[in-house]
Amino acid sequence: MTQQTRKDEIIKTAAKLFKEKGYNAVTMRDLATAMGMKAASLYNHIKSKQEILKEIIISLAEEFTNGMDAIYNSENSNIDKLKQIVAMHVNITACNTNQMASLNSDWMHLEDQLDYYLQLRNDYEANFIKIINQGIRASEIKQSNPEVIMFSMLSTLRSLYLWIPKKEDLNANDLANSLSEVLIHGINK
Amino acid sequence: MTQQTRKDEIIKTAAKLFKEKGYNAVTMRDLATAMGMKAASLYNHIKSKQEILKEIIISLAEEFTNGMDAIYNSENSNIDKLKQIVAMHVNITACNTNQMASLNSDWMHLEDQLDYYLQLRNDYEANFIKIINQGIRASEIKQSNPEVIMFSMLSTLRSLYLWIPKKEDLNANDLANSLSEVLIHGINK
DNA sequence: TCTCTAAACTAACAAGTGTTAGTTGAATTA
DNA sequence: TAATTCAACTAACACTTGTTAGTTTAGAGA
Repeated sequence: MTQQTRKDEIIKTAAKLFKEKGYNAVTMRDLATAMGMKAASLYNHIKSKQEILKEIIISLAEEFTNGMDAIYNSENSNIDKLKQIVAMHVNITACNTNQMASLNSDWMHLEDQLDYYLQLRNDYEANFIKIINQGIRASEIKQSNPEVIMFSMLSTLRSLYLWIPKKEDLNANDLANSLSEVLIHGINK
Repeated sequence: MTQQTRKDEIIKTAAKLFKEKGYNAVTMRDLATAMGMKAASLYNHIKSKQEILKEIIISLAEEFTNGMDAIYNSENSNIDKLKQIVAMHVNITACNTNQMASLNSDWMHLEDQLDYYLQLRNDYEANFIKIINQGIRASEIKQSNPEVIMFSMLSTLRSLYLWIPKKEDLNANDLANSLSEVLIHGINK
């Protein structure tokens, strides 16, 4: 139990450093200093640097996968499903800004788990685009390139981690709502 | 002249490698192998690894700054200015996909030029948001949070480098148009 | 009190890092 | 032809990297 807590602290601290400089630019000595210990002591709690990255990225990716599955299989309109996806990204990102930076920028440094991660991401995007296609077929969504729509939404949602920390005044609900408004209804009068 | 060409080849090759693995994960020996030479030989053409990164990022950043200044000072409606910004991002990104990856992911590894880069980026965003605010005041753009609008557009535009290489069939004009449509008019019917 | 264990430490290693010095052969210029 | 320059090379450097081995210290449970 204490073990778990200490390990979690290390991972959390690592995520913060990874966000600032990227996985490869952060050394185990950097991480140790930030934890107030020596580099070798880290290995009482973690197996390797690589394991830290894996813990950060895979658990988050699985959270997104589970959320997407729930939304995909729900009974809402397709536009509402898209709104739920926006809300999910805002919520997960608000609670895990540092980890989201690794998910977005350092996934390519996964080794053993790289294929698994890519599979989760592909499945996620496949579900996303299916929702868009269903929305177009049901005339909820304009007849335009579904990939452009997904790309545009997903780019914005994946960049949230850069932006949420600067806007702590805005609460998650308000942000999700105005984001949905802009992404779905556009900006022009 | 030959010197210039060879140096440019190195920078171009470096950009490709940086895109795949990030600045810190690419060694001078990796770059040399990709160029078909030994690491030490690179230094006949470039001053340092850091110089390569600087050449890639700063020239691109200045291109965006110049483009933005021209658009900002033009006589079009604010909505049209936004469309021109979209087109500029598509065009610059289409010609520089690899370099754009460094601009987006490795700017924090700039050393001497970091402050200059950040200044260019801040100025760019300041002009962007001024256009949005003018558009709102002129009733061309919906009354909603200008920062949310900019964030959403800019996130999409900054991610283009990830997506354009996968869609070589789509020409730059068509892409700019459908992107403008989605970003400005939204996706719902 | 004695034992065990968690969690820190010091010291070190082998591999890899960016970079420099000095050299060589081919091409270009005088 | 002789001199110079270009652009590659080999060899090596000082330093940093992730990681391991073995040791120490403090607290918990018997």
